[in-house]
Amino acid sequence: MVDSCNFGIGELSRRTAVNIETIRYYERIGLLPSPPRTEGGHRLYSEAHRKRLVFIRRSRELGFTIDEIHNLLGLVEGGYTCGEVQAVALDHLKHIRRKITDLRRMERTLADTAARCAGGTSPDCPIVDVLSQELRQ
Amino acid sequence: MVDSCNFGIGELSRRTAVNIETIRYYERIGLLPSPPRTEGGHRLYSEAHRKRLVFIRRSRELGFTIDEIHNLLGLVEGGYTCGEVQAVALDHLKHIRRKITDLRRMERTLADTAARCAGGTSPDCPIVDVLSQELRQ
DNA sequence: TCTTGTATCTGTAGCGGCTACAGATTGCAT
DNA sequence: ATGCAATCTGTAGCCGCTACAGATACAAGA
Repeated sequence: MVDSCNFGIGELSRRTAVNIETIRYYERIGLLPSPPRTEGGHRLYSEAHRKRLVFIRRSRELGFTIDEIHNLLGLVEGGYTCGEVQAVALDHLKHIRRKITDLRRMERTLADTAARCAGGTSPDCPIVDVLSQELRQ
Repeated sequence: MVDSCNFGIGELSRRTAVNIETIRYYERIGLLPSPPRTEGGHRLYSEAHRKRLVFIRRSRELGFTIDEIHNLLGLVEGGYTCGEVQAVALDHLKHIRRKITDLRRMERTLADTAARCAGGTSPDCPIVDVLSQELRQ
């Protein structure tokens, strides 16, 4: 990762679609390694950095937390097995599915209730009723 | 809301299943009105406070943001029409549906990819491949 | 070489929606 | 009077960024 560091943070940002501030943030929290610098102190990145950042971005797009990405990168760096990676992914999948379940419950309640609204200028509203309800006392 | 303020914050917390710290937080941000106090400075709540807090908790359970709840409470306090409330709810519904769509896309990608994993001790992993990919260049 | 304009630097604070302390005070029962 | 629980205020932390301010560095043109 030392050789052929030949572009700056702006270029890296453009080529990965990751915000400059976010790149520096990832470095600060140890997700992206500190790159070499110019004499003046500007960061210089290589292809390897770019690839790692793309990995991070893709993982974020798939909803992995920073901690999970840390794990994944650790595995990828240090000779992983498919089983190990799969375990992280399946665990994350559980989280996602729980969130979907929660959101779908919200959606159903809201959609059903809003459908019962007369709308317009009526001074009564089923939605207000639902929000005022305490469900399980 | 001044009369018959006859229970403390612990009691309110128990009766609404809202954390004590959260109750004070809601007061601080102006979601729950500042209640009267004892001589020593302890908060004293009434039925009206409890109802309002239940409304807030229900709204949070349905995913409304604090800002949206502010709006809803404003409407409810000041003579709402069904149409106004419905508008807030339908807008929120859109947000929820967008989140569900996003999560489902994550779920599908992850589930599909994990299904292609050989698992075990194989040193190759389709998940790593997917995470390394830049989708739309 | 000098200047201009952009890029980058560090450090800090803010977002939302809480949660978790520390350290002081109050309330109530014995 | 005493002991202990409840409550008080104020501040800092969580996540994953984002947005400044104010100081430098760099690259291109005159």
